[in-house]
This record gives sequence, C-alpha cells and structure tokens, in this order.
Amino acid sequence: MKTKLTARDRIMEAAEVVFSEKGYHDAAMDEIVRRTDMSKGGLYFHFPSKERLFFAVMDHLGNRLAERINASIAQESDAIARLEIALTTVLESLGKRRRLAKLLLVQGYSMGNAFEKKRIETYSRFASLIKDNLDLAVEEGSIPPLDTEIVSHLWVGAVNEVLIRWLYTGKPAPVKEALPVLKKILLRGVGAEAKVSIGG
Amino acid sequence: MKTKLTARDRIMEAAEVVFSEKGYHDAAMDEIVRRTDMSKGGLYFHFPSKERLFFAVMDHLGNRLAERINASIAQESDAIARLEIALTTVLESLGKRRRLAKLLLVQGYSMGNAFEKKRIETYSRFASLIKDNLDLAVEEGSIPPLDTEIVSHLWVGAVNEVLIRWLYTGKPAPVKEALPVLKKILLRGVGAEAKVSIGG
DNA sequence: CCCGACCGACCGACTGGTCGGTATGATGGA
DNA sequence: TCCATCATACCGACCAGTCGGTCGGTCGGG
Repeated sequence: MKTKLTARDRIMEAAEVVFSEKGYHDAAMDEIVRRTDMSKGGLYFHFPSKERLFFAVMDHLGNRLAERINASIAQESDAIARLEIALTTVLESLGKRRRLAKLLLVQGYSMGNAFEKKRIETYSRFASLIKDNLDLAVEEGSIPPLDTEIVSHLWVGAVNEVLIRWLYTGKPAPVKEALPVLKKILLRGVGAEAKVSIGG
Repeated sequence: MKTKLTARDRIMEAAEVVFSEKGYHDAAMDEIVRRTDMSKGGLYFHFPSKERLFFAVMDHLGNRLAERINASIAQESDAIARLEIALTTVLESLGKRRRLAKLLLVQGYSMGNAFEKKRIETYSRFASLIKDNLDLAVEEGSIPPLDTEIVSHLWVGAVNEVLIRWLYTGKPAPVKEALPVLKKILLRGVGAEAKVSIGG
C-alpha cells in the first residue's frame, strides 16, 4: 500500500473539489491547478483536456459507488432484498457526501452536448443493476412480469430527483426520511413488499 | 388577437430555438440576435441579461405546459383519474416536441449554480400539482395515507428521467411505450389502480 | 423636438491549451 | 567511477479566441 498519492490522483482530487463546487463550465483549470502542488503544464502532462479530466473523475467516483453497491448486495441472494439494499447503499453513500452527489448527478450538464453520452453511460450502469434484479424477481415469481427496462429507469429517476432535491433544499434527509418512502412506493409499484425491515 | 408578435415575443422565440439546441452556456447571444430581425442593442433593450432572457423563456414554456395540464384535468373530479390525465398530458406535450422537453428538462444546468433556484421552482410547480391530487385521493380514501410530498417528487423524477432518456436515445416512445408503464407502476406504488383505460 | 426603440462596432475579462525550457534520475559506454 | 545522453515529469508566461455586455449614435412618430 502506498501512502503517497500519484500525481494523477492528486490532480483528480483537486478536480473533484472544484468541479463539484463550480460545475464543469465554471470550473477553471487554473483553479484546479492552484489546488494542486503542480503547474498547469504539469497537469496537462497527465490529462489531455478539461473534458477528459472531468470524465476521469466521474468514472472514478462512479466506480467507487458501484463497488460499494456490489459489495453490499453480494451476500444476499433474494432479489427483492438486494434491491432494497442497493437503494439503501445509494442513498447512504450519496447522502453522506453532497460533493460526490452533486458531481455525479448534476455538475456535468454544463459540459453541453458532450455530456449526454457520459450521462447515459453512468446512469445505465445503475439502471442495469436494478433491471437485473427485477428480472430475477420476476423469474423467482416474487413479482409479476413487467417492462423491467423502463421500470429500472423510473427507479433511477426517482432516486435521482429526490437526491437532487435534497442537494438544493436540504430535505428530505436521504436515509431517514426519503429511503423508507422510496422503498415502500417503488417496491409496491412493482408488486412486492419490503422485506428488510429498518424503516418499514 | 394580434397577428403581429411583439419584439419581446420574437426575441423569446429565437432564444427558445437556440437555447434548446445549444444549452444555456453554448448558446451565444450573437446567434440569438442573428435569428431575430433585430440588433444586439435592440435585444438588450428588452432583456437586461442572458440569464433573464433564459428565465423568461423557461417561465413562458412552463406556463404553457401548466395551462395545458390544468385544462386537461379541469372536467375530471376523481383524483386518481386526474393524476392519470396529468401524466398523459405531460408525456404527450413533451413527447411531441423534443425542443420544449430539452429546454425545460436539461438545458438550464449549464447556467451553473444560478439555475438551482429556477429548477426547484419549475419542478415544484408540477410536483405540487401531483401532491394536491394525491392528498385528495387520500382524503377520498382511494389510496392509503403516505408522504405525498416525497412521493410527488418521486413521480416528477421518474417522468423526468424517462423523458431525458428518450431525448438522448430516442426510446422508449413517451406516449406509446412509457406512459402505460409509468401509469401502472406509479399508481400501484401509491396503492391505486389505473382507471382511465387506454393502454392498461 | 423629444423620447422610446433600435443599431452595431467595440471593449475587456476570461480561459483552455501551448510551448520552450528545466530538473531529476536512469542508463551505459569508456 | 565518471560523464554523456535521454526520457520523464514538470514549469509558467503567453496566446488566441470567445462572448456578454456597453455606449454613442440614429430614426421615426407623436
């Protein structure tokens, strides 16, 4: 294990802070450089453009979130329970850090049309995870058949909106208030009932 | 009725086109001017800034959509039926015009943090409409009690995501494919069943 | 002759990206 | 052991383009 971060990592850390606070467009490369012990030329030695740097940060954070979700559902075999746990993990992870949430959910849009592809890619990854478990639940017979493709995006959108709302207004509290409601409504929507009882 | 549009209206029309195609940031005032029979100075006589112009366009389009929804649900008294009709109207209106949808749902983000307030405002208006009818349905006893505040935003988020998805990938078709699923899942989620039968 | 409406050249601030140059350390032949 | 050589990593002043907004001026109708 290295205690020293690589130059790449240090740049990405600074970039994460600035991008999440300012959004893509309003973030100046000069400011990211300022947050580093490096020069502009040094930064551009490691990343070819602002856009690539942003994508690298997004990928990094997206990966970490995905890993956390996968780890949390790994030991659970029941599809419905896995969906509940996944919801919980997302709300907990993003609800714990505004910065992460903001960057992942909102701050890329100012990139303009180039962001479309990345957004689709990132959101699809999480939608797929939901879809897979919905499909499994249908196979298991725990829920009636439905268009899991559309429903998975419906779920992602619902969670997304509730989190963005929280980012901007500070409420509802993602885990304490929103999570129970989201679980109840979304699960009932697909014809299931919450199994992991925490907030009912 | 005037057949002549005012200068303000002509500017807003041009702005709508450019903003929806390019997004807030990438839209250049010079291009909006070019789409007008007016000069830059003339435009700035009517609107004090780019930001204000964008907000004016958003308000205008938001109002028109809200009016359309209100008109469509006016003659219906049953709360659940009103919710179904409102969903249908939104999907129809936005599904019919990418431009409108894109501008309302996505293109403002590139404004950066100044957009937050406007987004909250715009989305809240539609969430409130949903919330009011959910509250009514609870009062009527058609659905069990629930946190209608959070649920209304869940609905808005779900619809939003499905529409954005459609904007970017072209599927699913908002009215033909997405609408039936959204109605079914969202209504079942709050403990109701679709009453207006079109797509089941 | 005044004033609201409009004109359009121009300003100045900003910013992504470049480029010639430097420091450091590894390599390797004599 | 010592020096020449080379690549990697890094430096930061500078460039060139962009764009929102301004301002002195024009014009026509009342």
